Order: sequence, then C-alpha cells, then structure tokens
Amino acid sequence: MVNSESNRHMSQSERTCAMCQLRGFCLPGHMGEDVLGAISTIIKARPPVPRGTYLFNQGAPMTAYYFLRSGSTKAIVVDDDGRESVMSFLLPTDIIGAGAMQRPVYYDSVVTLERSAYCVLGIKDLTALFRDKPAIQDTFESKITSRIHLERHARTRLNHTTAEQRVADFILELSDRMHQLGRDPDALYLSMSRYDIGSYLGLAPETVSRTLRRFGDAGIVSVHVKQVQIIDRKSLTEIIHSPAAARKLA
Amino acid sequence: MVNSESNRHMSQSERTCAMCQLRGFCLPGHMGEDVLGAISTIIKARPPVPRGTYLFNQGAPMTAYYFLRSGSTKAIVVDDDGRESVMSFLLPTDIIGAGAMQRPVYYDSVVTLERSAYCVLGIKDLTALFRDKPAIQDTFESKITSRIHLERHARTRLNHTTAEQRVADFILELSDRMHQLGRDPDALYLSMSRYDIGSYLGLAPETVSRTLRRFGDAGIVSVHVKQVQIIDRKSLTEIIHSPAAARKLA
DNA sequence: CGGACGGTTGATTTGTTTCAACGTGGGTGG
DNA sequence: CCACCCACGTTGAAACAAATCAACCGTCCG
Repeated sequence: MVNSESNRHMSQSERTCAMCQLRGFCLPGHMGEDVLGAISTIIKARPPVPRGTYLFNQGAPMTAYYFLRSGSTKAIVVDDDGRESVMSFLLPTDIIGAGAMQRPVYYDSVVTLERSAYCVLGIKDLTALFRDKPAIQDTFESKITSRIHLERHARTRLNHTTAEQRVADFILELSDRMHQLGRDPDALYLSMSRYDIGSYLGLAPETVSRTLRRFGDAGIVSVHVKQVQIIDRKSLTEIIHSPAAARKLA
Repeated sequence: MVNSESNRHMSQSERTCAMCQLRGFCLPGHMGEDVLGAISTIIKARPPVPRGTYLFNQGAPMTAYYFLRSGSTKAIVVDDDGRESVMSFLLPTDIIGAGAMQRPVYYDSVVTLERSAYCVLGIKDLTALFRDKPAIQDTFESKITSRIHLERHARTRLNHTTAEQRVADFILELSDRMHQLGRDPDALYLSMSRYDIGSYLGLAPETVSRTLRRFGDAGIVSVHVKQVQIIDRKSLTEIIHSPAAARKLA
C-alpha cells in the first residue's frame, strides 16, 4: 500500500528512524537528533514478511507495539462462535497493538494484507522512553486519540446507514489516511479483499462489489479491482450525508 | 431505575459517599475511611433533577465528571446533519463525561431519562486526588476499561446481526449492569423510549417494539411497556449466538 | 497446466424500514 | 380533580434494500 521499502537490500543497521522516509509521520515526528537516536536504540526493524503473516495473536501476552514501514494489515477479532470480523485496517505509522490499552493481552490479531515490513517497540522500552523524552508520549497519545475517533466513527457508520453511505465513507476514510501520509489522496489501492471490506462495513462482499460498480458507473470513482481512483469527491461526501443523494445514480 | 435517593429530605451535608448505598460500586469502592473522606471533600452532591435535564452539552469545555446516585441517562451525539444518535446509556456509578478522554471538550451530551440525582467531581480535583490516593486512580481506570469494552461490543453488535440478536443482547447488557449494581438481574425497567433503544441499536422504533413482543410471545421475557422481566435467559444467549435460534419463535 | 480463491453479476428471498392508523398513559392547564 | 392533549407505543400493510443462492470468470500460485 505504501512502499518505503523499495530497496530490499538495506542492512539491518540502515533501517533506522533517521533513514526512514516515514519519520515525520511516525512516532519521532519532527523532533531533534537526540529523540531520533533514543528511539533508534530501542526500536527493532524487521525485514519484510509475506502476505498473511500474523504480527501477534488475540489473547497473547501484550509485550510490544508494532509500526509498519510498508504494506498494510487488518486487525481481526474472532468471537465465541469462530466468526472473524475485521475491526480495523492498520497502515504505516499507525500504532499497532494499542487496542489492548493497559491490558495484559492483545485484544485482536493483526495480519498482513500484502508483503509488509514493520518495526517492533517493546512496551517496557517505550515506558522508559516516555520518562526520558516526554514529547514522545504526547505524539503517542495524540495518535491513540485519533484512533479512538476512528473507532467511534466506525460505530456510527453502522447505525442507520445504507451500503452506499458505508462504502463512500470507507473510501474517504482511506483517502484521508493517505493524505495524512503525504500521499495522493485520490489514488487508492485496496489491499484488502471484498470479504474484508464487507466484514469491516457490516456488508456482504457481493454488496461491496455492486456498490463500487455503481459508483464507477456514476463516474464518482474509477474501479479496477483493487485500484480505485477518486474522481468526484464531492458526490462521495453528499452520499454520506444523505442516502437520497445516492438515489440519483440509479 | 435505581433508587438510592428514597429519602428526598436529606440535607446537602448528609449526601456524602459514606452515606451512599452505592459506595461499594462507585469510585470509593471498599476503601478505608481516609479515602472516603478525601473524596467527600471534593465531590459535590446535587439534588435530584427532572427528566430531560442536560448534565452537559457536546462541545462544552470539559470541566468535570458526573456520577449518578439515582435515575439514568443517555449519551447522545448530534451529527452535522442534526440527526441525534444514542451512544450509550449511563447508570448509577458509571463515570459520566469520560467519553472526552483527555480532550478539552465533551464528546457527547448527557440527558436524564427520568428524575435523577448526581454528583459532580471537578477534573482538577480528581487529578489531585489521584496523586494523594493512587488506589482511586486504579478504580477509575478499571471503570474506564470496562466502558471501552462496552463501546467495542456496541460496535460488533451492529455488524451482521439481526434485530433479534441486537435486542436480546441489549436486554442482557442491561441485565449484567443491574447485576453489577447488586440488583435483580431479571427485573429490568427500560427508562429510555423505544426511539432511544432503536437509535442505540440501529433499528427503527417499530422494530424494537415488534421484537420485544415476539420475545414476549415466545415466553422468553414478559413485557409490560417499560417493565421487562427476563424469564428464559438461556434463550436470549442462544439468540445472540445464532440468529437461527430466533427462527424457532415464529 | 490446473485448481482454488477472489471477484463479479444475476435471480430470488427475506428482514427491516417506511407509511399509516390507532391506542394509551402521563402530564398540564383549566 | 378531571379532561384534554401530546408524545410514546403498538400494530398492520406495503415497499425496499441487502443477504443469500447460484453461476461464471479471471488470476495468481503451486
């Protein structure tokens, strides 16, 4: 989804925060060399892993946070009856593993949706870092806060909304996050399957497919399987705020 | 909903945590006299207010937390288009106003659903109290954690579920909370309207009404408008875990 | 090359909403 | 204190959106 790992032959030591193109969007933010150094000593950069790799499992002891350098993941929860549902999609610079929130075990499992590279930050190391560099804690908490907002939005998105409203909202959510990563907010790559999108939005995969096609027919987006280009952003926001707006595209 | 304010002629000074029947379920927990005293000096007990009273408004500066002594409330969010939706129902001993979470303004508005009495705890006073009595902070955070669980559950409840599953789940959620308050978990009083329940569950009020009647016809609960008695708890859990279970009551 | 999974499209079914009418109970004002 | 009134609740009939069932296709991977 986001490729900042184009050079696959970097040595382990070269994968430092100072070298990372995502630095400004990630935990270090735009802080000085000292902060950068402090993080780099405790964060562990891992080589890329293939699609379908579990970063951690629901219920496992909560030992570390994860950050993507490239690729994308989904966070899934398996309920008592074995049905899995997608709780969120995690992109580079997102804090991964924070769903637990002061809890001893991970709340969900996180799986890569494509070949991805990530960094690991031990929870104890992080707490120590907070003491040394309080500015880091501020960045951390602001990231947590915006995630809480996303989660709340995810709930209201399910309440009294049509399939078109949900899909439109999903597209704009992804677009916003691309924008936050300094990337083209109109060119989206849907690394997740239609099943995953459906699970996330509370829809059948067929409905996701059909809705995307209708948007495409109406000239709101262009859809080529996983490649989505936003053409008429205004229509998308209109659809979200009034289900009747979508009626026009029949 | 919960009446611990039966004696309406208590003087202000008598409405202390030490006197409160809910003490053990509330912030003070089962801690010693010193903690009780410390809280009592900073918490402000207010006389009962009628139904429809706003404790605070969405967007207003976040200055205090609230705790119900009696009655019940709903937390509502008004979106851009003016549509209001119920985010949660707050009962006695719940921390009210924590939706903001480190933010300068309240995230939602909280309205009483019936005549209710509450206490006010200034956010600055609370922070000071945390320094003095760290045990209080633990209780506070554990209450926040269980609320986060409820919120997460509220989301999964909307995903791929039928009206019957949602209503059954709602009934058991209320029942659990009654149980936590040491009250009869089978005798429920729905202080909120069918509209509110529908808004909370993502259903039309008519659907809530019909579903409750069907449960009543099947002998799972007995419904007398706002009075609900749980008769067959096992069936309710079965319905939640398998929509097919509800089919039998056709 | 073949198989399996993901994606699309169509036909049908079904649960829920919407619209409409009627009942009811609590609160208010005469 | 009673009567009116209005918001809330219930019930029925019709409309509709999405799920389900089913078939087919493309493509990526073994």
